[in-house]
Amino acid sequence: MPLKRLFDTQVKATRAKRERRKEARPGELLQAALDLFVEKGFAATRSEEVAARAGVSKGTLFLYFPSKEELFKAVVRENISGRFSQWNDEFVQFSGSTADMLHTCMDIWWSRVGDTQASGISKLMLGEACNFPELAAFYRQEVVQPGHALLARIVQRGIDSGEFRAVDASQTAFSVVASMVFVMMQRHTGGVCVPADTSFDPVAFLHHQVDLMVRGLQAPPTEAS
Amino acid sequence: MPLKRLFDTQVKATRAKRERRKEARPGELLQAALDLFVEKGFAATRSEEVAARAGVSKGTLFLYFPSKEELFKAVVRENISGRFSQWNDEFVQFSGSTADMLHTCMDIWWSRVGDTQASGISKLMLGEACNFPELAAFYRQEVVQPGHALLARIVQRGIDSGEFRAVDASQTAFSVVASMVFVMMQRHTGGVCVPADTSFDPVAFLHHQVDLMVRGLQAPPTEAS
Amino acid sequence: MPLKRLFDTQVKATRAKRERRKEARPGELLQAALDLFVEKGFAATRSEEVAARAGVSKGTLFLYFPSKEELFKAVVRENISGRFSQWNDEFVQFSGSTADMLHTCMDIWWSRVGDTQASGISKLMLGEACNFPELAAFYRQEVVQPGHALLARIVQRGIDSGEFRAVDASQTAFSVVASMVFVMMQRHTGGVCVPADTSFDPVAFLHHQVDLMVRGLQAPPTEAS
Amino acid sequence: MPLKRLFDTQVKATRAKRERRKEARPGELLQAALDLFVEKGFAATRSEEVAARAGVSKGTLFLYFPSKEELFKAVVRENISGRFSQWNDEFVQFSGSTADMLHTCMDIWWSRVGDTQASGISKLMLGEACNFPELAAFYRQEVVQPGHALLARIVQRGIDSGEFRAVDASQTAFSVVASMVFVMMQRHTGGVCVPADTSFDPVAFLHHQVDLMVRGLQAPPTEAS
DNA sequence: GATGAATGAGGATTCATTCAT
DNA sequence: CATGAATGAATCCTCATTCAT
Repeated sequence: MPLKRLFDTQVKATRAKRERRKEARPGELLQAALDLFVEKGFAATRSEEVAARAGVSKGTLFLYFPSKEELFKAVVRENISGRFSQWNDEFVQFSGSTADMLHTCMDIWWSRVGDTQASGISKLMLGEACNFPELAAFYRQEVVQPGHALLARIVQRGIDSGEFRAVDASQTAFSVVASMVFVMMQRHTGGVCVPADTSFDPVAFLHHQVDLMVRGLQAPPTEAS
Repeated sequence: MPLKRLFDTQVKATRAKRERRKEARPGELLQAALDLFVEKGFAATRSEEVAARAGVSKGTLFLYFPSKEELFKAVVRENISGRFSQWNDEFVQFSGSTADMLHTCMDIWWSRVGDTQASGISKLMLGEACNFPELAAFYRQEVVQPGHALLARIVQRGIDSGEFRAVDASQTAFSVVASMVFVMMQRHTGGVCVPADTSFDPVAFLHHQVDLMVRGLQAPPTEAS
Repeated sequence: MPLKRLFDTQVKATRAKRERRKEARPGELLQAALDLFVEKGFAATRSEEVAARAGVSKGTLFLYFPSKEELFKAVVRENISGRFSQWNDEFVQFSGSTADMLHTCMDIWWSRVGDTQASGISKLMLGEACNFPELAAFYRQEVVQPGHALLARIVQRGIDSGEFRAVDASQTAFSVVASMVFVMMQRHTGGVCVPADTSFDPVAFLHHQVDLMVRGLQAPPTEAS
Repeated sequence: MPLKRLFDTQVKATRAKRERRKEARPGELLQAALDLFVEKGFAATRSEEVAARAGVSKGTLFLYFPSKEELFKAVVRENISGRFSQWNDEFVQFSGSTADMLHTCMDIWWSRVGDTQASGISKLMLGEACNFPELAAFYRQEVVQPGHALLARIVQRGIDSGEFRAVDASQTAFSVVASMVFVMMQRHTGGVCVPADTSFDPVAFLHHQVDLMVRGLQAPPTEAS
């Protein structure tokens, strides 16, 4: 094989590998950034660290994201995509009691969000909302709105079926959200939300909350019966 | 008027203006710091800004608070922890039902903390806890611990009086805290916690929450058995 | 006694006391400054500390000395005054051998300078000479010159009496000075001049030095004897 | 020339300039720091000045040295401690008399340290030791300890060979150090250690000192006994 | 004269961002 | 495209000095 061919081949191979990596780059960077932002917050995460964790150099990071702020936005956007439609479908088909549905809802949330880095993003979002208003708006629309709608729908189902009293479903949905927010905060602040000498089991808490809520919602025993 | 009196008065007058300012300084600085911390977060608030807003120079700030972290601690003490004992006292004397007590508790919290910049401090703390572990520990000890204890005590009172079922008082206290956290977050993130098209009335929410909780806690009717 | 008289008396008494103190002020400040400069060096000594140690307020210090630099100069000038003439006289009358004279010289230096804050001033002077050239010139003239002359005279006495070889008396005087400088440095630097695991006894060192020097200076045994 | 060779060469050429600069940086910075520390002292030298003199920006300095103190340590290592082992080796091989060895020692010290900015560092250290205890400890360990050990070894060699009386080698080593300290002080204080009207030749002084010392150390003639 | 509250220039250090290679 | 050396704006904190009282 002539030298030129060989060289060309090498170059191609090199380029091919590079391009494969190149396409993966943004994703690797976003993942690294996600990890670090969740772990240390926006301000405390250094650009260089993100690059290092993604296995590239500082300069490369800025090749893909024009600034740290844009990187942050990209991280949030990337990780906030709506898994709600899928989620919603699961609930549409649910056939048990609404009380069970709420417990199931918490379990699913915990396994898919709460116990995941995804909860870190939400916590981060809440922390930095003031500094990134457009991002906050985006989050509100993509996460908060559908989430709240889903929960309100569940509560409404309970009302419609006679399991629950006729309460304000939207207001009640916030009760569920509040529990989630509390758990996320607790998890991603090193436990500041709970006294140092008190243990906190998120799953137990979530079910305690649902239990309390369900009892509170259940229609009072009809006198006649 | 005897000469001595006159002399004394003059001395007092002479020192008065200065000292009045000196005594007012810490308060002015704390207020400025509170405003800015709540508005921009701890890390993003520059010491000099705090000084400027209090109408003094950079150096003066450090005359009263040895460091930015100590300033923050002082803000927390001034606005939150300092109020617990007084708060606690009010509840010790409370003579109504525990359900009423919880409603009152929310009202008081709302008027003294939630509807105040003090709630911004708590939100802030949650946002920056990871980056300032020492402050977090301080907050946990000075605010979270006594706050949680106070709420747990109220729940326990309900159990002891037979108003409530025998639940885990500590766990249940978190329900109340979660509501407060939710409200604080909503308030200090420009409303991200609630869908854009949905109105949110914090006071209504808090009472809705207490109402739900109280119903959920109330001992089931004993007659049937 | 009428009030006015009484008051006047008080005022006078107050004034008297004040004036007495006032006259003492510069001295007290200089003493405080001496202590601190010797202990911590020029840069590390804070003006306020000097004032505090002298029992006055920061402002008062600047009433007597226009700046920290001027204070330093005053301290050096104050503490460097020539005790050399007196010293010289003592030696003129000395009747023993020159070897003894050198040993005595060291003893006197040690008790009057080396073991005193006065040595701190010299050490300070050497450290800050570049930053205070005029002061250095003053020191050179008031301390170094007469000191060196005194020592050279002693060596010359030994030569003249035949105790010592005919060496360069001036050069040899530096040998003595070098020992003193070494001791001062060791004493006022926390011992940097000597390995950490080695003990250093200044007096023993000084006499060891003189002993070595004297032996080195002694005229070689005249062959004839 | 094969293509590969050519390509390699280009790559080398491409990186050459950058890397040459990068490799030169620490040296340039150390030189700048040495100059400035010697000229103005440690505390009075601003980091930015060092950078400026080395022709780089403030930030670059901290790219190579994590703090001003570490920079100082590096300067000491580069200019003093780093040279001891080499120095020591030279003496191990020395075959002449110990008297000659001491004279040689002074010559070497003078040419490598005394007549160099390295002596400025030592002088500096003595001036600032109190304020930077950590640096002082470092210097003591890295410079004073090995230096003193080296000198004591030389003296001991003379004793062992019968050239010198049986004196305390450690104590005697200080005699040599004292001479060096004196010379350094004289050199780096604008000459304060010597009267203004007296000339001072460091080399002559050093040899005068060694001469005196050697004579003082030489074993007394044994014939008489 | 004294006081001590207030000042603000100054200095070490960090880190997002740029750009020559 | 990728790199990583270089930059310099930004920020906390200190302390000599001033000046209203």
